[in-house]
Amino acid sequence: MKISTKGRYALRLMLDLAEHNTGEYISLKDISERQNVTVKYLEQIVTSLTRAGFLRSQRGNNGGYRLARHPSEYTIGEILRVMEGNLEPIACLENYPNDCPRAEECVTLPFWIGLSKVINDYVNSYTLQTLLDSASELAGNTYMI
Amino acid sequence: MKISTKGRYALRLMLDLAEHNTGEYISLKDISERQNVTVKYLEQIVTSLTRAGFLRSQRGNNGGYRLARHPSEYTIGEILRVMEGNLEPIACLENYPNDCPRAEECVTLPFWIGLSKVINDYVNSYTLQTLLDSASELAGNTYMI
DNA sequence: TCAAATCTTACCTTTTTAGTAGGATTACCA
DNA sequence: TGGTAATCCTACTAAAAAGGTAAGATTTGA
Repeated sequence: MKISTKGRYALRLMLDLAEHNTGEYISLKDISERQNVTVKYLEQIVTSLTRAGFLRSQRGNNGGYRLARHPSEYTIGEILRVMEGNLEPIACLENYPNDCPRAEECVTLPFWIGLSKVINDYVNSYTLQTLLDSASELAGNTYMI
Repeated sequence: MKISTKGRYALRLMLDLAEHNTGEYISLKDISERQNVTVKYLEQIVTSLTRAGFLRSQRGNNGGYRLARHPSEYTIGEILRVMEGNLEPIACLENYPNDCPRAEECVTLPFWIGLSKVINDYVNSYTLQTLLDSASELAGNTYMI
């Protein structure tokens, strides 16, 4: 019942890009240094995010990545689902409703459906912007003397 | 982000024992036939549940297992946590608060703590009895003509 | 044309998952 | 008192997933 490192790092990468969301392309080298994750591993992660249409990339010298949309237009749920495939707590729910013959009589199925709902509702209720805002509150920068 | 088969089967095993909660000891052979899980695999599962004090066992001929408490006194959360170790969505939270030096400044930590809370609150809000009751409603036995 | 970046494909090691196998021990019961 | 049906205990194993690493091709700005 764990989110993989790819999911966690993807979230940090997206937040990093959101923090530096100037329209410029940010290199993986920069992100790697700030987030302490190797460029090679980040490459795997951005491949998924770019294919999902979440990032724009620029090859060549001074290339890099930037967000395709505004930070408020990404839910944390969709970012995690790109990396994890889905956030269903059991395999039965991955392509529900499916052909399981026990579904009608399955006592535990409604319970698992409910668990899936609280998880997905929660992660869908946060956006990159939400987390950025709570971050600046955390740092208290706004009110520092 | 998946509950293992051990967690899922443990829940079905506990529900099976709750349905046949007459005070008699129920053999794994019976449970195996009803739940379609091998006796050998069930043995592994009951070992954990017995050591956790959730089951009483009786060895020898006509032996088996029964619940140690009333079905209303088991939350689904505690059953799953025995089998899974814990239900934390990321490793950082397994022994939180811990020594992570980034905790203070970690933007994502409060988000993960919130996710852990909705998951654990949900699974703690159901008991074996709750599921049994919804099962009999599902079957509609009470009101059948 | 060089350097710095992305892109692509392949590979590898470790851990976890999902079991299976064999036999020892216990206790009811005829 | 001996057979049988159950739990108990220790080990093993195959497959899949997790968590990366490696090498090099391609692109592009300066």
